[in-house]
Amino acid sequence: MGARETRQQIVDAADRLFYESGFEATSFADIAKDVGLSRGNFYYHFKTKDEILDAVITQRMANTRAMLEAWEHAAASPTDCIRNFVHILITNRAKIMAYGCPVGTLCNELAKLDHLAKDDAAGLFTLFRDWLRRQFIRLGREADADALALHVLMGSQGVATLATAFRDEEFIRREVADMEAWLLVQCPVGSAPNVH
Amino acid sequence: MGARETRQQIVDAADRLFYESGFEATSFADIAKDVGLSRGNFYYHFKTKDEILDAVITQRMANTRAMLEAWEHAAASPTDCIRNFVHILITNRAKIMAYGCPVGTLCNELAKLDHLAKDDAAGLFTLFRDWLRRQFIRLGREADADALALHVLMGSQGVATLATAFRDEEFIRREVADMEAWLLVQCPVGSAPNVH
DNA sequence: GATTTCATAGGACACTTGCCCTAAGAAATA
DNA sequence: TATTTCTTAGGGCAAGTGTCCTATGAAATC
Repeated sequence: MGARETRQQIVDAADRLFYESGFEATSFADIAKDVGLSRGNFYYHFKTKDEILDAVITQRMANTRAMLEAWEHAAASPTDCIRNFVHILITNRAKIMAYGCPVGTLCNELAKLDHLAKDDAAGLFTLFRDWLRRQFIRLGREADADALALHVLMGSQGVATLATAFRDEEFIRREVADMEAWLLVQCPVGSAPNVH
Repeated sequence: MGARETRQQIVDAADRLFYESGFEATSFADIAKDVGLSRGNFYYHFKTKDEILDAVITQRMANTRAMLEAWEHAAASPTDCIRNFVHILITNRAKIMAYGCPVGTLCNELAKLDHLAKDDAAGLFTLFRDWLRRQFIRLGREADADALALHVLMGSQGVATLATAFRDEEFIRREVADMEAWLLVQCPVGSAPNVH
């Protein structure tokens, strides 16, 4: 097999394991076993665990960017864009109830470890933040677009954390509906939003 | 020194280290060194790491219960009670920006580890949830008191997670002010709340 | 066909992990 | 004072950690 494919397999496995078991609790051996590699071969691709973490974060950045761009090109309105974002909570409810939000939990863990990459992980949040802000600007909320973006992000994080603790699907649906209602109040349909 | 004092020192140190570094990343040796004990002596007080975790959670439960009861007895109105809760975010902003919410991050970590005690940790959330619900009932919102309680809890978790990622104190203050405004809208001052 | 590069295997490293045992000093009790 | 109980120290365990090395087939290049 080519080096690129093997490397990709490693990153994919690490991505999944870091999410499901946490970064600290996932060992080199766990990833190697998952991919079916010897430790020696593993070392050929990644010298340290931090290198894998960097690769995972880089990949998540690229995937997130692609997803957000796709939404922006596909969705009719900025409101639909934001709705799409909020709906991840329902789409991914099973994984969220089991492992929490991939971004939030990683940031939390790296903050506790005081890991060098903690700001890189927070960059994933920045990606969402900037994208959400852009949607609110398109809706004519230039003045407080960033605050609104953070507010939406905050809601998603709160829902994710409590959903994990209580494993309550009904709660997720209720809060998502709440956020959708809030969204319409922020930018009423008929109130001439300043769409670019 | 008496066994009780030593045990208490261990639990206190573990509590702090679990919060600041995480459960998985904190070793027996870390706690022992912090208290100044040999590993052998340590083993006399706690046989396993899970036993320490149980003790830490039990202590946090007791402390939380005491704090909430004190608030309830001291605060003039249920609205002030809920305000007190929300204000933890500001009071503890430095620690939250560094390590996140003690309850939320522990629940997240234990969920990923699929640890036996994950539901015990979630019990800390239940404590807040029930207490908040009681406040909303006192405010005459029997019908949706639990939903409102979860909503407040959700806000606090969202703020904590983002505050850790962005380390933005201004964001915390803004969202806390937002929650206070929301609180007044839920139960307007002059609207004859059904206080028991 | 010979030679170099690529990809892999597997062993070994120094260290740490949670866990367990025994021995001995301190303190209380008889 | 003698005896028992409480508390501590420290060594040692097997397993696992991240990291590193060398050896060996495969593949590509000359």
